[in-house]
Amino acid sequence: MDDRAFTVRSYPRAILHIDADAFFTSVEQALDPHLRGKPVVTGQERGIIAAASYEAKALGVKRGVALGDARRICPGLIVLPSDYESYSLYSKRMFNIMRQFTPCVEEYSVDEAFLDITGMRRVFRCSYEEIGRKIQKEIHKELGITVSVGLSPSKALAKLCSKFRKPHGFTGVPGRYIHILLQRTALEQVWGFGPSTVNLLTTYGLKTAYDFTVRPQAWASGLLKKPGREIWSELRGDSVWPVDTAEKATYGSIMKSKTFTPPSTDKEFIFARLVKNVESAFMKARRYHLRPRMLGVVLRRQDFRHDGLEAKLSRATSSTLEVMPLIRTMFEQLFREQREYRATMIFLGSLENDQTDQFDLFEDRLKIDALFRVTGAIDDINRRFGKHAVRSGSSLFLSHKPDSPRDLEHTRKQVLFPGETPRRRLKIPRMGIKV
DNA sequence: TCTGGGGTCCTAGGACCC
DNA sequence: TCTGGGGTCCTAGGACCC
Repeated sequence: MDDRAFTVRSYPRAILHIDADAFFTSVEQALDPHLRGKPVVTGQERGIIAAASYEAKALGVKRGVALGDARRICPGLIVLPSDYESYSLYSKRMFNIMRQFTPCVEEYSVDEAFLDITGMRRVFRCSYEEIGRKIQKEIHKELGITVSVGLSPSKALAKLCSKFRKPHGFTGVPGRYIHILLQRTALEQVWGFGPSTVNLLTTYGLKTAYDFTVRPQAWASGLLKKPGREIWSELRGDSVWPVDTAEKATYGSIMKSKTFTPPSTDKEFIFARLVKNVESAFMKARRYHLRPRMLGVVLRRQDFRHDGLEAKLSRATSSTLEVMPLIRTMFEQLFREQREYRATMIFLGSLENDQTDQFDLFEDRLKIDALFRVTGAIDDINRRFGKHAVRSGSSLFLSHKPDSPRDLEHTRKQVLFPGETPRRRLKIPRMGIKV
């Protein structure tokens, strides 16, 4: 048999990007008719605007603005707490509607998806544009929210298209008109070009996405490596980022942080906040059967700088109790009296799967098992009665003393953030098991 | 874009091994 | 003490995304 008989010619792809308009507030307005047509924002719990309805935006209320300021700008403003459960429910329903048209749906974020509808014209006996508009209509009819749709030969282009007309817009740009779209697209609007890349490209005299794509690919590749090479192709309509339908089943890292207002200098208050973050981070890890081998603790200062420490564990663990003495020690190293802090953060990295259970021969297996039973019981109670129904009393760990010197074998590094340089290297005792 | 709360991927360079 | 050449793995940190 001749293999060539099965060779498929590669067609340009037809990619849709579907982006919900002001998603959080649209869901609120869909759920409560009284809110429709009114300036609505969410984010009450944070003190800043997380999302604003188009009515609010029209009055000058933008994302990120402090609530107090927003109320001053717009006296009739309706402020709601974020209701993530409803949003993710609507999100699921939205994706399910899309899947009635094609199984090739990538849930890119809670309010965005990419669809590869290449070849679907025959199935629906209509143009790609009509398919996009049908999906848009169906979502509006079923959920009462509007979406903006972009259609083009690649993900990067489709994403530009969906932003082109908003809200409730449709923009399709076929191959022969790509250059017009690119000429109207500033560098910073390109998906994957952040501030530092835009800065760099500007020094070469580039202003628009078009300017970038008329350079040779080797130039883009040499300057920006793989991302630059790929963006260059995508923008020219040559799809190199496939629509990825795989469900996200795991995490590479888990992070929990919480800002408190006003900022505080109260040591035990701040530590209690940290403990709360640690508990929810580990709860999440356990839910996904993951165990970190690395911990990061960060205190965010009032001036928005951060102090952070990182610790590598001698063994991965999913037990909050087990890790708490180490957390306390790290906190002690970071905390400075009289310094004002505005947030704490815990980072779990080097996550391992629970199945790959490897206990050190010298570890006390029985104690570890006991810890897991305690932790499991706490999770059960929390599941039934709310997230922080049972918490480890942070005062329990106040009396922790560093382990003996022979345990001082793991060097620690400071967690660095962009723009900072190392100031000190620290040694942290490895965690001991104390029940 | 004056600052919320999550995440991911990529690369250079060092460690370590023949 | 200096010199070869090559490979792989891991990590830190940058940059980006919503």
